[in-house]
Amino acid sequence: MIEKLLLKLRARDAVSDAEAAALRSLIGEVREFPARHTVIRKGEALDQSLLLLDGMMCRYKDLRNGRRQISALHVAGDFLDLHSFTLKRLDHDVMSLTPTRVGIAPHARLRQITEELPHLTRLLWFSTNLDAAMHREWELSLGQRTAVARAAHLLCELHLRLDVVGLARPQGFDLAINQTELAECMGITAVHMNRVLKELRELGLATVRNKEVVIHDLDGLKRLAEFDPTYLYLRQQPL
Amino acid sequence: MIEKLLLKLRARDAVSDAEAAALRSLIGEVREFPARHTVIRKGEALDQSLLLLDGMMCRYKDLRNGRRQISALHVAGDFLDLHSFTLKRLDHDVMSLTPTRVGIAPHARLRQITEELPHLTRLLWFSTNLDAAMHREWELSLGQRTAVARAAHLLCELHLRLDVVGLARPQGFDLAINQTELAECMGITAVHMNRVLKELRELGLATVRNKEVVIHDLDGLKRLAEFDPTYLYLRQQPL
DNA sequence: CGTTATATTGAAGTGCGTCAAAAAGTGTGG
DNA sequence: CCACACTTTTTGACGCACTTCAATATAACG
Repeated sequence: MIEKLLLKLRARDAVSDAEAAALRSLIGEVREFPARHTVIRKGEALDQSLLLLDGMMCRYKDLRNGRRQISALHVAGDFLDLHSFTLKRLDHDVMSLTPTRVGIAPHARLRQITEELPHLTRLLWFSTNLDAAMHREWELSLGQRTAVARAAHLLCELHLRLDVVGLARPQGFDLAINQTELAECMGITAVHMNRVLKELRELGLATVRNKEVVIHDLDGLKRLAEFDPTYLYLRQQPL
Repeated sequence: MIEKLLLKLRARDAVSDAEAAALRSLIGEVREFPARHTVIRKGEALDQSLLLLDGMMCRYKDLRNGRRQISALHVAGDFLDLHSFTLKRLDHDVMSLTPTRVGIAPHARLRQITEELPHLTRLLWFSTNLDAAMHREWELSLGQRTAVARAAHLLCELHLRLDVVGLARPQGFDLAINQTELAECMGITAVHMNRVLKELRELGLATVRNKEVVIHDLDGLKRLAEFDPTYLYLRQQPL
């Protein structure tokens, strides 16, 4: 159940058997959600955190004019809101993009971990800091990269993150989200997203299809994106 | 020395005397830096974190074309790189914007805190999560807000954050950074930043001068920015 | 009081947005 | 297996927010 979480953590630091056991016992209930279901609403009081077991989720904020910014994408093995353990409520919504399964981690048990397992505590803390590192890279994308480079960068990031948990192929990965949602990650309109994807295709770099990304030229993508995986803090880069 | 840090933390949660003492003893050396000095370079191994005591710093990433994105601004009372405690090295540079004083917190002592003071550990963890929350709000700004709204939002945020540590006036605050640096926070060029500030002035909302921000109409600024301070996680909103 | 950094303005260019419509894909029930 | 409704993708024409380049004005500073 927590295999993908372990893959993710062990790509960054050692996790002892005792710690793995603690993580296993951390998850109580498992729940399923359909695609496009709001799992956590901004502001509600929380006493548990969610571990994504399967599928893809996102976190987003929106403005009154209806424009929405996705601030993070999450894949299997990611905690969706580990930060809610210290924040108690979220400043954003959390929504499923595909059908998903999540494991529920009660804050009471997390608290126990902070009292008894300092190294594991630091690992969990690390994991929220990793989220922040990805936020920073997205800030760089949103503020300074062109839309095409931004798209290329997101594909590189997802490819690597999915690879860490065993969900990527050398030449691509499954991505069951539509162009509107991709556009909301990149701070552009769906129409422009479509043109950007067309350009990536015509450049011979990648094809983003219905529910799949096919990478034709990974090095070219990385070059266009100026992709530097340092911010993902992997011990040794996979792939 | 850690008074501003205590103000910041106590605006969010209770800090016991014992915890305050632990924080006090956390800071060993104090160092000073001139304006525009790179304090931490991306990638270097770190065994200490820095607490900003005075002045303003920023964290940034840049692209090969020279464009730079500031991903966070820091004021007195902020840890600049508490996240380096779990990350060991940073994915970005840290630079002073004004002359600054920083307190040095060795990771060894932080580690001791995680072994002995779980509540304080959670508070420090919270503090890095607060940074992430600000990153998310900036992602929203960069991706979806117009440049004017983005500027208005930054002014609202700084006004509130400075107020928490006693550095704001009802009608403004000191801000000793130039328009180029402001522009690097907002993902626009310095030329456009200048036009945006002109518009804020002409709208009667705020005047950003040399080293000072004068707020003429805080409510108007907040309305334009759609400023919702929830993401700053204050127990009760000051001001 | 000259020298350098910073702010300001103008004119022209471009990346992305907006509006609108058509094409292609997907799912459901008959 | 088709028919129909709905979602998603694709394309075109036009407009605007922001960029770029370049010059001037103003402030900061030794």
